[in-house]
Amino acid sequence: MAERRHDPQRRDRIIDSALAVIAGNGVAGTTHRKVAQHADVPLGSMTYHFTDMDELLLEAFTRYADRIFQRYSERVLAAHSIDDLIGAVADLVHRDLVQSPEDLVLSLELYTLAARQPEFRRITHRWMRNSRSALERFVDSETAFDLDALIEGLFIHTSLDQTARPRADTERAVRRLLT
Amino acid sequence: MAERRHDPQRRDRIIDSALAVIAGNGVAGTTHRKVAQHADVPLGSMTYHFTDMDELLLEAFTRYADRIFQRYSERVLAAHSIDDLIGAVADLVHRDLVQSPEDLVLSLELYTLAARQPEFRRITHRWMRNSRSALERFVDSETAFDLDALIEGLFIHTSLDQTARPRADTERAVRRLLT
DNA sequence: TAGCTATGTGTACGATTGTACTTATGATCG
DNA sequence: CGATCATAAGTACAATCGTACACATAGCTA
Repeated sequence: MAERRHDPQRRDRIIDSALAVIAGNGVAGTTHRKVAQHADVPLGSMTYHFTDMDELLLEAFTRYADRIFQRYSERVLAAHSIDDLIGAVADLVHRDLVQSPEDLVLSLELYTLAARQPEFRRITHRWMRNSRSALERFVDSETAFDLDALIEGLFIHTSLDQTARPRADTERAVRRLLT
Repeated sequence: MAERRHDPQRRDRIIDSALAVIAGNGVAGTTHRKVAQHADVPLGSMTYHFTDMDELLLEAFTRYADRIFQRYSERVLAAHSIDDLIGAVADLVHRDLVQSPEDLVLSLELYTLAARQPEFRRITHRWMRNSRSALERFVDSETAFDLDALIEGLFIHTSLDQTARPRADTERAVRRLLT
């Protein structure tokens, strides 16, 4: 038998590896074996730390949503005026999101799961609620919903479209919505 | 051997069955056998009519995108004024899209594939281009991009959120964006 | 320190899958 | 009307998967 390792953060590493494998292969192409290999862990560890594939996916996407929201709220809460907010949104759409295509894949994979399974919808629920309440420091709750939706749509369409969308266009659109 | 059937539209039926199975089980849970069963067709027919699982998915989502765009453009092109357009968009978000949760699942599954595979991105490309050019009957192309993105975001967030979003809010948001 | 428990490791197994392949048959057209 | 070929049907097979399980060992606690 190979050398046994003391590895206290193994569970954490498996979760991060799961996100990496999902980003590369999609949920459909994610297997215990691929995640185990990426985490440099024997197959047996998978069933020890996670009873289910679903449990692994659930924890992975929970971590992902928290991570993305943190970046989101950092940008948004750093603003001190509506003009700042418009710039922050443009940063989100044109800098953060586009720079890492991984995030597009992972977000869409999560939405796809959420559309069919209530457990995952709880993750997106919390995510959306958090995002909106960050925006509500600047606008009323109805407008926060609209703005969050616009950011979502711009993110997806800008990422999928691939043709460089001018940042000024995004700023103009956000400004209009906030009027 | 069972009775042989003359079945000229079998290929078509398989494609529609694929969409039904995807809506119910996701792309990840879609197998040749499930699609064959739904289409009431022997397993052998799958590899005869489609060389690949990918070919089947590609044809299925191509059909789906065309179908959705047709409904979309019917709504949009029936409008004769900006006010009409605002109502048409509200219809899209609050009537068409929410009424069939299937469409949410299928759209997200398609986006998910498009995020990782260029073949599927060609489908979403064409879809978005078509949608925008319908909108360009009423607004300039930059605004068409924004509006299409807003519709997308509202569709996803309204569907996933589940809390009844007032139609008036959507109309107000669209009106702001078109100012 | 003794022993117990949490953690790590290797492997086996039944189920399911995509796909290929053989054979059969009916529609079509010269 | 007969031959040909596109289509239909059934089955086989290797690969891969999730999961279970038996066994080993290190760290903690009493």
